[in-house]
Amino acid sequence: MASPRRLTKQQTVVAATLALASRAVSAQELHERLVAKRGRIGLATIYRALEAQVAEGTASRVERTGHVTAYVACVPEHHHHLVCTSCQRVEDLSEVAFAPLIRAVRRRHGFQVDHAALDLYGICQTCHDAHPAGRPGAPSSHRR
Amino acid sequence: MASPRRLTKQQTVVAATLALASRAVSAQELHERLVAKRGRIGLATIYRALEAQVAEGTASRVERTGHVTAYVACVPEHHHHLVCTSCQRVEDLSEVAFAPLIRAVRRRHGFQVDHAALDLYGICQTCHDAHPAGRPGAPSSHRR
DNA sequence: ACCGTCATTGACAATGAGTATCATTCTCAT
DNA sequence: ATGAGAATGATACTCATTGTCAATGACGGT
Repeated sequence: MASPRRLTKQQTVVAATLALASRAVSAQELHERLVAKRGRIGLATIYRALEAQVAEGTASRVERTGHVTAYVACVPEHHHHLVCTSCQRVEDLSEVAFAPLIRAVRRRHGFQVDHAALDLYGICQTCHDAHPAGRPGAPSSHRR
Repeated sequence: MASPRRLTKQQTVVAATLALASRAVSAQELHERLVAKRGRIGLATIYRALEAQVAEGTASRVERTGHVTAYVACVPEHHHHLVCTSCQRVEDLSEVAFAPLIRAVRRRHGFQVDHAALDLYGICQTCHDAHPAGRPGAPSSHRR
C-alpha cells in the first residue's frame, strides 16, 4: 500500500538543509538557498520533500498567523515547539510536559485529543537575558 | 491614535452571525450566508470585520493545516479551543487547565510564553458516544 | 434634525502561497 | 545492465486573502 519511497539527492539535500537551520524556515526560503547553493531545484520538489518529512515525523509545520508556513526538523517523538518570537529559534517541548493537559481535557470535557497544534510563542532564555529592560527584540510589527 | 471604530450594520451582522454559529466558520461561509440572508455584502468586508473582532478579542482564528482559516466567536478570556474533527464544533478550554503547562515550560526551559496557539483537535464527547465503533465521522477528505 | 468629515463599504483587480500536470530523469529491484 | 514507475522540474493554475478607490453612511458638532 505504501509507495516505495526513493532516496533521491533532492530529498536528502532538503532534509539536510532543514536540519542545519536551527530555526523554522519556509519552503520559499529553502528553495532560494538550495538554488543558490546547488542550482536547479523545483519549488514543487521542496514542498513535496517537506510534506514527506512531515508525514514521516522528521519535520513539523509551524504556522503563525500573518506568517508563511514554516518547517522545522525534529525528532519524531517531540511534536510540540517553543518558538521564540525574537530570534525565531525553535526548541522542542517534551511530550511529558504536555500529557497532564491532555488528561485534564479528557477528564473535564470528555474530549479525546487526537492531534494538537501546540506551538508556544514567546521569549527564549537567551533573548530574555540579552534584553534586560523591556523590549524583547526587533519591533517586528507584523501586518501582512 | 486609535481609529474611532464605527458601529455599522455590517460589523454587527457579521458578529451576530459568527456568534450564532456554534462551530468554526470560514470567511467564505459567512459571506455566503450573509449574502443569502440579506444580500449585498462584500467579501472584503467580512474579512475586515473578522480581523477587527480578532483584534478586539471577541473572535479567534482557528487554523488547521489543509483547511481554510476559520473563525469562532469567543469571550476574551478564553483563547484556547477544543475543535472536534468530526462535527467541527468548538469548545472553549479554560485558561486554568493550561496554566500548569506554561509554568512547567518556564521552569524547565526558561522560556517565557507570550502567546499560545493552542487548538486541540479530537473527538468530542457527543461524537464519541454517537460512534461507538471506530470511524469518528465523515471522511472529510480535504485537500489544499 | 441637518451637515460635513472621514471611516467604512463593496466591486474588482491584484497578490502570492501552494498544487496539479506532464514530459523527462533517475532509483532500485530484478 | 535493464525496465517499471517514482521523483523531478518547469509551468500553468487555483483560490484564499489583501489592495484600491469611488461611493456610502455613521456620528460629532451645530
